[in-house]
Amino acid sequence: MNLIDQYPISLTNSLTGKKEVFKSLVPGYVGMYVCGPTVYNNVHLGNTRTFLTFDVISRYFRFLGYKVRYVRNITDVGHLTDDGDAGEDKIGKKARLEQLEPMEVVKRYTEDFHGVMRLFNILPPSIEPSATAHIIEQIEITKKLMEAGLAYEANGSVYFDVKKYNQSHHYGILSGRNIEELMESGRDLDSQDEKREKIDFALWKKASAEHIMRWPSPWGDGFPGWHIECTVMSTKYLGETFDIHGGGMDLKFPHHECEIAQATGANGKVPVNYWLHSNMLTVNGQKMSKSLGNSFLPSELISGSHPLLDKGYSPMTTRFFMLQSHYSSTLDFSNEALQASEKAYRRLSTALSTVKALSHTEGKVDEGLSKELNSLIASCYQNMSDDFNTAKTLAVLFEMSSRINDFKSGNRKTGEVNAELFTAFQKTYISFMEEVLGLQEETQLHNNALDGAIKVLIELRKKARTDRNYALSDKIRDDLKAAGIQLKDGKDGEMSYELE
RNA sequence: GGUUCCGUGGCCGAGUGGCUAGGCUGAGCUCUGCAAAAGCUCCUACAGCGGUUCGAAUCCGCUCGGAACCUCCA
Repeated sequence: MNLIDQYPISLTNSLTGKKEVFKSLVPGYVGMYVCGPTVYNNVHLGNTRTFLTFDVISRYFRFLGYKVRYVRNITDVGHLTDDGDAGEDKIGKKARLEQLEPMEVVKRYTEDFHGVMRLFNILPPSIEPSATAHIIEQIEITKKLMEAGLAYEANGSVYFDVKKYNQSHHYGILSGRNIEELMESGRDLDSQDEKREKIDFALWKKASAEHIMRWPSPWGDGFPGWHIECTVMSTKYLGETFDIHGGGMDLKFPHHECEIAQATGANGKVPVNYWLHSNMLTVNGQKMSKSLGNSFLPSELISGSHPLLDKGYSPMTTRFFMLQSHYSSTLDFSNEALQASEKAYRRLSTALSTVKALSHTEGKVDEGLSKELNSLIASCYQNMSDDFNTAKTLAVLFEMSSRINDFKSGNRKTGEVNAELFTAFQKTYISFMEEVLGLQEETQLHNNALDGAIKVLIELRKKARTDRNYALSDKIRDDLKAAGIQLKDGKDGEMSYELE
């Protein structure tokens, strides 16, 4: 039996609000689209959480044996800072402020984004299409929607007719909103507005004279609307209906709602079977966002240079911290929580290097331990298959760490389980840590000269101990500790050290 | 105002009808010359008030408190 059938994945589908058993359109294959960043600024830690979530999800699908096509776009087209006509082109604005070409802005922040992804060990998607490379397709689908009577032109711009769409479909199916309420609440249509209803949204916008990013179209020079790029790129690379669409919770409405309307209107098919939304990273209970001024850049987190931070935290500590909560819950950021994560993660990381070094020797098999290890192995899969519950999976890995430490210290002998089970246990721990959760051992800054010097001191201390000169041996240990080096005496008289 | 979600032990966080995760902190024990590390044990909670049920942190209602979305946002 293969892993896909052995551990069927259930996931919370935002479209139905229920946990459902995942069934892919084509057996063994998964098509997943995730809304990527708008590259006019550095990505912050909150953004990173979303990409981490879908990184782990795609990793787990692959781990079970699915062939995954993971598409994550780059939004580089220069949408407006405001949805109305008053807004300014984000990328154009940044370009003016920094005196750069818009594509220099795009390049700079795309590079920054990729750097952050590498830092947190977030794997690249299979395809990373950019909106500016799909202008023709965006114009084509806009034409198609006009032909279908679901879009109208007004003064060089084209808008999606939500009311019309709602006559034959359900606008609001994803976010649970109803069209009447939407038309009543919110901002009023101002007199300048060309839209028939304020809930209508732009498929194509006419470019004002000073707008830098612009392309020719049947309606004159302009640029595509915010939502259409995702519809175009997901359809192009994954088909008119695909398995999973993901993104941050804050994109659910209106962005994803509009995507559903456009795609359904244009292709006559439900575009997505499962919608997944990852929740927000909060700071003191409030959403981390640029506008609130409570966002940190990953670089500020690592160096500890942000005023809200007591000290710096490593990328893997941060990754671990985020995986300790479920992706569908908000996660509150605090120094205390990060400090706890730092210690906890060190424990896992140490067990990881320990388990790699363990080997099996035959002995008398213990039924109780065998049963426990078998059950721990199965739990890893079961917890990940249960809506990608990384928090529960980590809890299992901690229990496995205790057993690993037992083997290392000799509390339990590896021979208490048979060789096959021992290897499975080893492989499960290593692969869930590294492949599924993407947690790597953090390589300490090993420096050959330093390592050599410490070894010399260790030899001196060994000599002092055999001479029962504990005053000297303790001094060596204490002084090294003060310098940030912790010596650990092993059972067999060997010593190891750890940099703090 | 509308829509939706949340409120778990000293702290962070899983859990969504019975079997009461895990981590961090604190206390104790074992090992150790002493430490560190490790192993074991303990401190055991579900905002409040009602209701449903043999049984509720988990379902329903109300109250209080917090958040997200309704405007760009991961």
